[in-house]
Amino acid sequence: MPRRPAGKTDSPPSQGDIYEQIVDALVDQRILPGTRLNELALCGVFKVSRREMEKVLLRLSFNGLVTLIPNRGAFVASSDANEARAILSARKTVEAGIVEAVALRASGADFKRLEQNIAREDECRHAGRIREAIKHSGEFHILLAEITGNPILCDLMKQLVARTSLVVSLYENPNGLSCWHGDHATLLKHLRAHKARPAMSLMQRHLDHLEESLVFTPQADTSTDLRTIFRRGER
Amino acid sequence: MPRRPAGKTDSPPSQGDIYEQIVDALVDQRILPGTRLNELALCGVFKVSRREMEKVLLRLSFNGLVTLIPNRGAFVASSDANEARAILSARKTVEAGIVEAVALRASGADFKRLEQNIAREDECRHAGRIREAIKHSGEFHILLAEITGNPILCDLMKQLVARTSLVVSLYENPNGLSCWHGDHATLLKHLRAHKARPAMSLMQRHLDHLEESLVFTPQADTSTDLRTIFRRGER
DNA sequence: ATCTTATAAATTGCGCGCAATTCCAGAGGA
DNA sequence: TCCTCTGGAATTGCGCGCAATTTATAAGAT
Repeated sequence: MPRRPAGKTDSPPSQGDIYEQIVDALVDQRILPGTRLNELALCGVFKVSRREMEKVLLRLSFNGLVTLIPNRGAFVASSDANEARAILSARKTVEAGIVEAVALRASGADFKRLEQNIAREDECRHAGRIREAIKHSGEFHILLAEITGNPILCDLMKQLVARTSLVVSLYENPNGLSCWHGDHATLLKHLRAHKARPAMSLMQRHLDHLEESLVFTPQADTSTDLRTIFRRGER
Repeated sequence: MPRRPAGKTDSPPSQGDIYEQIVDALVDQRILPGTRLNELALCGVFKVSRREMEKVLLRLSFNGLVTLIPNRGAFVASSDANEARAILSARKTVEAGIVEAVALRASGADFKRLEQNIAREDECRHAGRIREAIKHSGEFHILLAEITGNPILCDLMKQLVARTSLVVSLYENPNGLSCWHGDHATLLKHLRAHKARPAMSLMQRHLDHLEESLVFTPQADTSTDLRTIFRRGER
């Protein structure tokens, strides 16, 4: 009876669902680094027990998205400059390989998916919905990982993209030029032509630009209400 | 046999210590895939509470080293052929990048560490302590990740090496030639000469050989549990 | 003997609630 | 106004122990 797998009812969500919802909130920058994640509040939001929420928070902390401080609770990870650079550096290392694999083995359907993603991102950007555009921009990189057909790389990229989001919201340049708009499209062109080497170096530059656009002078921001972020059934 | 650096002998080990000890046991192949990890037994061994052990098992499962089956407990992950290939494939992708970085940026002290590792492995192998040799062989790859100076890549490689150990103990060819002995030494030579490209392709071949040495025909199963083979009792 | 069925033991999942710690507001003092 | 102290509220850490489920064991049937 309590089985309702695909339903949109507000039945208690599974552990994985909660994890993904929180990750989504992180990549959408609806929760900023340093935000305290009150356990009971989250339990109330997702209608689960403390124990279950604890597991989710543990998983988030294992993946570097949340920092657990003894007796103080869970906080959205706010990386220092070193860690931020390590995240970007890891992406350069991993994504070069991913791009190479995609350039060598991608099919027409894969290109179509990438194309659609780029279209959606442009659409959002032109409509001024920048946050949505950023989200699609991140999904582009996850798409590349998916196209390799390797679920391990896929999970890894989801993690790295999420951490990148946190880093960006911490250190992004307020006068953000975000000038690397066309990179995804250019990359897709190279992939279509199976030009692995140019695609790889473009990805490298792409991430270099992202890193260069950051200014490692932290700014403070803490005000966040969890209940307004996760819009669920009220009262 | 210092299990813990400068610590009280039998003081309750921390979460991370337990995690690493179990991972060590996995890479040493002292625990085989499919083995059931009895929670209370582990609590007794490590002198910790069930709750703490639960966290360790959760972390192991998040990292793909252990499978948690509801109401049945924790089992050392036994990958199927697909997952095994995904692990090796992920390693090819990641380690190519790592090797490139090392070739470009490694110093003399780094080369010394690699050299010592190779020496230790050879020593063990010639002394017939093959298990120890295998362990050092895995550590070589982790060393490479450490030399990049990127802790994220380092953790990732620890995880991938551990999963590889599980895969190897599942699918290794009984007539194991393990013929790729000299690869590490040759790789080091390339790294010393800053020859990134040859080093990368050698690493690729190295992992290809490892994969080819595996036999994915369901042999005498180490899976202690028949139910995981014949999918009965689901739902 | 082998396969079922029944019963007991073992094990896991998890809510409850307390102790320890931290957070916070408000009083008092400089 | 700005610290410092302080007592109570809020929050986290975690042991305890029961209920649900599975596993092991023994008895019975064919």
